[in-house]
Amino acid sequence: MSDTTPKAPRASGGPDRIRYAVGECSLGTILVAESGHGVCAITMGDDADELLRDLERRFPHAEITDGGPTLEGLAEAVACVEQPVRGMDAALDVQGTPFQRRVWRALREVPAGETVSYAELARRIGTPGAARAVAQACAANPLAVAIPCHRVVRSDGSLSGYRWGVERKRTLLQREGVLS
DNA sequence: TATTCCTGTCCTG
DNA sequence: CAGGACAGGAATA
Repeated sequence: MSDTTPKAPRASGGPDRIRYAVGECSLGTILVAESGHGVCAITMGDDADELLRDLERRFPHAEITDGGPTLEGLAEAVACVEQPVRGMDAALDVQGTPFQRRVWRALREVPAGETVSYAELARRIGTPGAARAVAQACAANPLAVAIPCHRVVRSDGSLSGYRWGVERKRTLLQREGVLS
């Protein structure tokens, strides 16, 4: 472990074995990965190959295999995409810096149908003025729908960006009744 | 309204 | 260890 991971942000102490499953949902292809302690990644994209490559990039030193109990998490994640009001019940294995965890924890407190600005979220976690840092933490969110980073918008109401595409962000918010 | 500066955290060389 | 990049925001003209 002496070598630095080429493109592995915050992978210290990462899980050794990861199982994943790929499925289709109304937003495109979805991938759910699970470690020994819970779901560790939910990503969305256009094709399975892209998602798998993203997963390997995120956990370079993990032994990644497909199939297994991940199928349950996959079904739940898909249901969560189709009806965001329901939320994830599965155990989550969240990895990140203390600051990122604070952001993501506060994000899970945001109910469906509501949005928060980056500034207000920063204020909630006790670091007012760190709106930009909050945005960066949201961008690093590995659990697409379980941690509702799509409910964070600008102070003026614009959608800003989304790691998996602004269009998906807009669609999710529309389903929650936030947008027309 | 458009421009400019400031901010906190993380990644890269 | 230092510099740069950002899914923002507030101040300024």
